[in-house]
Amino acid sequence: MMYNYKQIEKKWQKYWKENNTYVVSNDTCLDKKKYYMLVEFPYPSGVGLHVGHARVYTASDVQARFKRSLGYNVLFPMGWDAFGAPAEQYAIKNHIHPKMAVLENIKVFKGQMESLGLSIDWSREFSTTDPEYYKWTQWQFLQFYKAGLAYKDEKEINWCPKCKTGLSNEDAQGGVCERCGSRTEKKLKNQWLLRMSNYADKLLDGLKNTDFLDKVKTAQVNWIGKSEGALVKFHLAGTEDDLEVFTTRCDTLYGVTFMVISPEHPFLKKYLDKIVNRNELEKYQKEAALKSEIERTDATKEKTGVCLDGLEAIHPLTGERLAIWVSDYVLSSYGTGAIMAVPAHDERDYAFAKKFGIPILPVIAGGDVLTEAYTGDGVHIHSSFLDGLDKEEAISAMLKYLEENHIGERKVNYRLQDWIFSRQRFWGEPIPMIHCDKCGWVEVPVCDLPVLLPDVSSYEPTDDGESPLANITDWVNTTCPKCGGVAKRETDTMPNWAGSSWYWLRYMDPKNSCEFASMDAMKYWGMVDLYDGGMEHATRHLLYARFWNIFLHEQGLVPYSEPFLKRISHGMILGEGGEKMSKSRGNVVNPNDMIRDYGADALRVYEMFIGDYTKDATWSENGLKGCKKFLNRIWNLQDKLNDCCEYSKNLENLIHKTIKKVTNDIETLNYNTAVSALMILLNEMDKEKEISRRDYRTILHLLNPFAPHITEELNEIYHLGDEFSSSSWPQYEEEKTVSQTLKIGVQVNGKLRSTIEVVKDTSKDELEKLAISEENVQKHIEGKEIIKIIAIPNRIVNIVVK
RNA sequence: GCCUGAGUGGCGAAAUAGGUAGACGCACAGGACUUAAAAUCCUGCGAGAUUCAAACCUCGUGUCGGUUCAAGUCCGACCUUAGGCACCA
Repeated sequence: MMYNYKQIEKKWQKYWKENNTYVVSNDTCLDKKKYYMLVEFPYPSGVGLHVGHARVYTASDVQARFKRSLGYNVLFPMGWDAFGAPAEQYAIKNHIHPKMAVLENIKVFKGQMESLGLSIDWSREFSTTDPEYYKWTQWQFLQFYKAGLAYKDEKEINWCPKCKTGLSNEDAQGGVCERCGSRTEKKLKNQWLLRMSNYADKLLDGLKNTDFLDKVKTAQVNWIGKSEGALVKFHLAGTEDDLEVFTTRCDTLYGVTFMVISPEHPFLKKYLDKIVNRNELEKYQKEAALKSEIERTDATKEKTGVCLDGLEAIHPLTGERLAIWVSDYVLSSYGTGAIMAVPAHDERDYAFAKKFGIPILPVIAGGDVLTEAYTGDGVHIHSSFLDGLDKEEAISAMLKYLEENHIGERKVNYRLQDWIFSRQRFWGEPIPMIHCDKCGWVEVPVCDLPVLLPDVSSYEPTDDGESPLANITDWVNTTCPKCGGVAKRETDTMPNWAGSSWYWLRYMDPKNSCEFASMDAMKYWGMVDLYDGGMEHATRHLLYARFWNIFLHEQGLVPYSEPFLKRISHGMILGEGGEKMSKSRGNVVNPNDMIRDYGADALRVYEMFIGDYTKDATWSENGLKGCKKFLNRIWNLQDKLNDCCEYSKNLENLIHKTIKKVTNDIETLNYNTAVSALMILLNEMDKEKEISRRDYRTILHLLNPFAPHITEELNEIYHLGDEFSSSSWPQYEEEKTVSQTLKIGVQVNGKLRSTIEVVKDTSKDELEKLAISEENVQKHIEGKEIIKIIAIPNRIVNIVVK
């Protein structure tokens, strides 16, 4: 008999909704421990969920159902991250307001999630585009501003010519727009920034208090890019200024033969009148500005540069005059935008010196400087007081000397930069600031929050690099909250990452209209226990969110510094051909179709069975069919049901084993082996003529987190016990997980020659006797000398012969 | 170039502490049921040699070496591959 999955799944989904089965309270009086299961909320695009999303939400749901069954008060919420370019583009294309586009898309997404049977507490749902939500995003921005961490600055930013907006460094990795793939340009623009670089060390230190996957931690550490070294001052001849450089190898100071500064270095403007070859310089600067980030950072391309005529630096130790070169291999965004060049021991400096015929002076013994830059670590030479010292000794001796003589100081440098927080888009949170000619930048008073987006019909990006909001004069023109004079609103909006930088806090107290979340609620739910998301967010969302939370904690606004205890990242689902699923490839599998043809339970079981959850997996509809078959067999097991309320003798041992295995596997996210353990148990039950009510109840319970509908249905039909959604997880007895008899292998010289069946804990001596008496073993030891016998009870026997 | 992982049948994958490699599933083949197909059930399924058939034997977890009674697992070198960082001073 086939089971009617369509009707059963609909029935239980309706039942859960009507009974608020998965609505959770912040009740601190409950005698339950809390568990916060968070999964990255989706961006509700026009295309709906695909089976990759379904895998992630199912895994989180399995975890939530499991933890609930273990007695935890589980927070498993869902919301929508709906600001940003895709919604805006979708709206422009379909000639509707982004607000409406978002509503439409959310409806589709939510419907899909509901048909998967997820145990989400929908009473806590919100979208980052809800004014009641972004009011608090704006409020939090003002806290950054008050703390001096939000500032407006003329900055060279990453500009996407296609999207017509500025991007953060994180969104323009490798000089490519994350959204559309265009090459980004450098553009000087007045931007809002958040001082994230001040938090570099805190972001590094905080990792110690988390249990993130190693590769996630490494990605963050690399992105922050801490390097320890020294700041060294080279006097600029004939001026009051010093040219400052950052170096990690101040021990090679005696090897410096020239200086290099970036084409954007401020001294070039300041001392332009001193520079004789001005025309040559300006030509070079123009060329550099036109180059894309990719071209500029291509390490394989030949070095270019201009030697300044009229400006020289003075070596702080030797007093020698050093030529200053301008070259785009020095980046204005890292360190001081200037370097001391040590061609003998740095590949790049070497290549540059070679090309322009600059002297190369070795200061570390051991390399052949004529053929290549020396990178080994011999002792120092030609270096005065450093001669004979090794790298570590020389660095500390030089640091001491620099500091004592005020030539330089220890300095830690970071790759991490301030967060470019302005976007020239319509569909984002307006930055709640007002500019008044008299008072300067003035905050929007809290009572006027949220600053709402205007309801207009045209919100397409402008060509001049200004936000679309700038054209809406009614909205822009306002009065200064301070002096009451005429003033203008900030027209830039926040990046998409703003709304996702605190959303997990809002779930704790989503209806609060006085605060973003009450301290009590935040204390109750604490840190997110398990946060599941994609690897693509390891350096962006995860860094922004941690920065935001650390800041709020410093302001006394949240109880914990780190927001997430454990971060895991799931793999993708690839199309049947092993390629990434995409609309253009036409290999996207829609979960709706799979649910229609096989049922939500089958889809869920298959998604969990497909392979290691943290790795990519290739979709196979045949695999899904196999899981459907498994559920059919679970359904048909009812025909074997007897009246007995204890475990069947033949199955008891395996049942205890399976409870243990499934429990541990869900805990450690090894969902695929948990499912296989259930398949093994089913196979054994199927071999029996009858199974007991307890046998059935237990396998159904273990399967419930994976296939909640069919299991609740069977449990109800046969009155096997309470609903699984309110039952405690089955217990196993350790001693009953061990078999009384077992088969162990017998090897001769490490090769398997036979197996013997013995009772558990058979002694060493007995094992040896049994092993030797095996016929095939005899054949292999006949006429040979037994050197020794290794017999390990319950494991193996190995006979070593010569 | 540097930093992480990962390489196991035709395929997706298993293998707590070194202890019977390939569990579980898919695909495939043979059989049962059926007028037939689908569904379902049963059997087989790493490669090779041998055999009527089987037992048995040899080889086998990316490559080469090592440690050990015993290596997918530990150690060393290398190859391939995925991801992160990268003219970062």
